[in-house]
Amino acid sequence: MNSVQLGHTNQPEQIASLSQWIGNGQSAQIQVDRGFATTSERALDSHEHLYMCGDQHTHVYQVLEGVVGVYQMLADGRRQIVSFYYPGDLIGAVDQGSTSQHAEALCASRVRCIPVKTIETLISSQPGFGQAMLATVATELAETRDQLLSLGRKSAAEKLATFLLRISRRNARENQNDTQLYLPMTRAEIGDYLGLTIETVSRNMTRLRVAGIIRLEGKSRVQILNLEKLAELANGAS
Amino acid sequence: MNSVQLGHTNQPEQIASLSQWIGNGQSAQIQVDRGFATTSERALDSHEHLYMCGDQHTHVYQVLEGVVGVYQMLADGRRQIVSFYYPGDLIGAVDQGSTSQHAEALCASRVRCIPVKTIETLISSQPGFGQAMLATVATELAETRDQLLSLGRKSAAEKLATFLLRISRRNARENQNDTQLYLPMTRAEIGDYLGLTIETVSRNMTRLRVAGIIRLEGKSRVQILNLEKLAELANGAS
DNA sequence: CGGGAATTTGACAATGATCAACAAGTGTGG
DNA sequence: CCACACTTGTTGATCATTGTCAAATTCCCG
Repeated sequence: MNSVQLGHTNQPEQIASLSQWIGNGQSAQIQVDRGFATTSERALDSHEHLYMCGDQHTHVYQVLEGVVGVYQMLADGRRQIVSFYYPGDLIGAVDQGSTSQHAEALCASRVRCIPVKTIETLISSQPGFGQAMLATVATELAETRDQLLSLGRKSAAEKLATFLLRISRRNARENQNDTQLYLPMTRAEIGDYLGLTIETVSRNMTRLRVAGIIRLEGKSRVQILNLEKLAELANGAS
Repeated sequence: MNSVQLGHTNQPEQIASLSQWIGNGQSAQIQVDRGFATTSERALDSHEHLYMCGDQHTHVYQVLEGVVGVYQMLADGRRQIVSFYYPGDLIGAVDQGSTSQHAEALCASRVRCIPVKTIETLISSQPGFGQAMLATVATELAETRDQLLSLGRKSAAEKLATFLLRISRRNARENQNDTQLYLPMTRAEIGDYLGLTIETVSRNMTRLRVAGIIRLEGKSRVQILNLEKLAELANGAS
């Protein structure tokens, strides 16, 4: 099980994953040199911020429970969510100095806080750790590039299908049910992730439901009925 | 001078830059351990591919001359250019296994080819090299996230202004003229970068010209007449 | 069960895409 | 060096997708 590996669309990981060092969320300690560094844990209410734009980058966070969204804003309030982080994911692995993003819990969440100092120590003391970090960031970059393709060139329906498929694949990677999706974020947040309005997200959700591709179970649960068709849609098979 | 540093929008670099190891394009050698590894050079015609989707990731490339575009495609031909690489920039620093992108010279270009083997050696032998790589990738991720905001939430005019401003800032960073921009790529390529059509790019270019913000000098040169106004536009001051 | 927030649905408007024609560069061969 | 062909860019007219505004509905939680 690969708790910190983000969705890499094309190839399996080839380097030992970060979880080898920082664990997968069970322990409150990280192995550093031959000792351990203690990390703290923090609970976040729904919509509580983990950090804000301009904050000093003092910690790296590992999501233990819930979902955290990282976003950027324009002066007039328009918002772009850059990434959703699920349990196991590492937030802020590579930021330097002060951050230009905001990070907000999208539902009640828990994170482990790892001081950047500890990360730096690990990088210089554990030979493979830096490479694992590099691999993690590489994966994050690959995901972000995929998202660029979605935002720049896909229709609303395709964007939504791509989004659902991404969650599904993530579940598969984590050995969870890949047809039963948990979406604790609101429609507005999905919209801010896909560059759409609430209404467009809602309409296309309905369209997928009517087409028999998904079933909506409450507001934050989606069951995929036809994964194949969803994948076709996501990649532009009209 | 910081030849491999990509555009970081917010803070100055804090770690020694990669150019310390791989140079800034003058030398054909890279310092490895106490010796040197030879790198090869490759000339590319306009629109020649450096690599294609599915190719094994054998080299990292440093642009020496020209501009290289990295892009992804959908089955039906829609294209999203993920990044433009100018002289000094490093391409494919973090890809693993086989790439899911294409890289194409947008004008006659020259690149230096560094075997991944050499990169790996550098990472394990030179203490700071891995961190410099991490910083490079972090910068690239930050740029890609900015582009997400553009694609997801900005209007066509704002996207174009943001794009021009990015080139301008890059020039400033490289100690070049920040009001005299060289855009060797076609309108179609700018469109594929911004998620717009040729026509929309052209129309908004005209609009900027009519508003007295830029002057067009031929097809691949733009002079910025009002940098301040351009910056306002880029960030949504209607 | 009730109240408030989130979502869905509908009508209409606007931004950007598409289709089409034209203009301006660019390169080539006579 | 010029003429012609071809590619690239510009401009115009129309259309479609998605955004905006408004109302109704559903969901959730106490």
